[in-house]
Amino acid sequence: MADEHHLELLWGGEPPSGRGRPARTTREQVVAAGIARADAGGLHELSMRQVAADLGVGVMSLYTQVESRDGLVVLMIDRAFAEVTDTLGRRDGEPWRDAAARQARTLWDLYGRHPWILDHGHRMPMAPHVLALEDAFYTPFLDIGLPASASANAAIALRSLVTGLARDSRSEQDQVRRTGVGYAEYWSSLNAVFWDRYFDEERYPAMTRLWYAGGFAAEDILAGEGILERAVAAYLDGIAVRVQPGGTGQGTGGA
Amino acid sequence: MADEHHLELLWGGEPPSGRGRPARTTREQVVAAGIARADAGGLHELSMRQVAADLGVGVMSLYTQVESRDGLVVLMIDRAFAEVTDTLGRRDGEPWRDAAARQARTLWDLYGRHPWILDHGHRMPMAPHVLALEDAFYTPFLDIGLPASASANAAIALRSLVTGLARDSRSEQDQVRRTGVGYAEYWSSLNAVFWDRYFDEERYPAMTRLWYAGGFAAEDILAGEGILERAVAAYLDGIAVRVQPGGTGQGTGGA
DNA sequence: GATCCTTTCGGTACAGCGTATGGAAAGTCC
DNA sequence: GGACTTTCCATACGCTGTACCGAAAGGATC
Repeated sequence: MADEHHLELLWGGEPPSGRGRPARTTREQVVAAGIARADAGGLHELSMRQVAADLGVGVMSLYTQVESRDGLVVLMIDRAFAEVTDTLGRRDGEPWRDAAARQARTLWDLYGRHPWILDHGHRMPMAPHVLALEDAFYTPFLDIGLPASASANAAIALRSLVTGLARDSRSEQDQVRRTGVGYAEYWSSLNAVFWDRYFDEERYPAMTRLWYAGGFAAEDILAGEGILERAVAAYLDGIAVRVQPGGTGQGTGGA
Repeated sequence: MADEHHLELLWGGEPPSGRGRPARTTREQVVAAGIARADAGGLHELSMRQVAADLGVGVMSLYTQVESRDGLVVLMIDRAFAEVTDTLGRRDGEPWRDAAARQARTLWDLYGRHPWILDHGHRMPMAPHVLALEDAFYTPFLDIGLPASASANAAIALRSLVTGLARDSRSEQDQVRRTGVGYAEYWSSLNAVFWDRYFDEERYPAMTRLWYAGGFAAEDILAGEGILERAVAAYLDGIAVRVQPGGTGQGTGGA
């Protein structure tokens, strides 16, 4: 009923069995080739034919390793998340806020290295290393004694905040990278033509105020990473307010 | 250099000129048909041939109205955002936090009605009614005297938070709707099979704690809208902390 | 009314996609 | 040396977006 999650593919670790014609290619190689393609040109330039060509292999041979294109993408995501699995855990003596902020930053950087993850249409797959990251995100909030459902909510929201911000900012950098135009150049020229050809200052008063106050300067918004740190800090402040007044821990309830 | 933004399509209001063979179809009709298709089956079931068939029109005739499939999607997004343009503005006497929270909730509901917006690969288009929403999001933060770049950051982060949360939660509801299985049923069966076939409690200690504490009960996480309100409230608390201590307004600087 | 001009219509065609099918090939095991 | 098992991959099918271009349908002009 629900095997669009590729659970067997992700979790079933069947050994190769030894018999029969040996495969010219391992699953890891296929996944790595897919990641290379996606890193270079985004998810929509990842075609089975291209990956097969990169590996010097027939197209249909890939399907002995990955079951479908969607399955390949899911495996690629798992592989990408594996890059950070070991660095996520909360360290000895690390304050919970530092841990949460560091994890957020780690995820942000991961999206920076593999922006195509953000183009994945569905929810993040239930993959081993994706779960590892989610588990790490829950930890700081559980440790400060937030109730279970509040911890879950807080962690999910933090993750969504990072993901949403990454989508908003990275996608433009992608566009820049594809067209080869420099970021400042691209941004200013686009804004210039847009601003004095179409923009109606009376229709968008807030943006107009921001524009003249310099709030849209490229280095303030997307180019710098400041937006992530600021947003995460604000969100964690909100969580801190919620946990401090009640004491150190207000009855987690649960193992 | 940059006409993948469809600026002409979105902002250029050329009148139909009168002469020549009259069109059998208006742009609004095409966009409406596209929205109907996408509402029913998601963006990946939106094909030009389908839309044309729905309108009883040849496929290529659509291209006199929309320039490309991507242009159609962009117009559909603009049209969807137009649904809420009039309800966004801050009301008389409305506290800034209420305004921001209401706007966030409005966007959330919009995503609920048209989940396919979240499947759009690129950044939100520079469309009239999308800008209207962005403008509204900036307003509360500007009004409390946050500096220009901080206002921009805060509004973008709030928007990204809503978008990220919507993507995380809605996509699963989508899946449920497509397969026709009830939500609770689907979730519990998936979790049951996953939990006791693959899950390793030692590998994911935080999730294990949450699981046994009931933090993953469906009604607490995705099904309820509580997660949005909680996350937005926490984030706005963080912003409030940031503006209160400095006084009522700490020198916006700008028009 | 006939002609020209402008615009839209839409059939055909093409390149690309994911992948089902199934015979050939290449190993291990008895 | 069969028998068996597994992989390889050429071919084919249906689907996609859309370039091309002659045909059609209206207004404008004579």
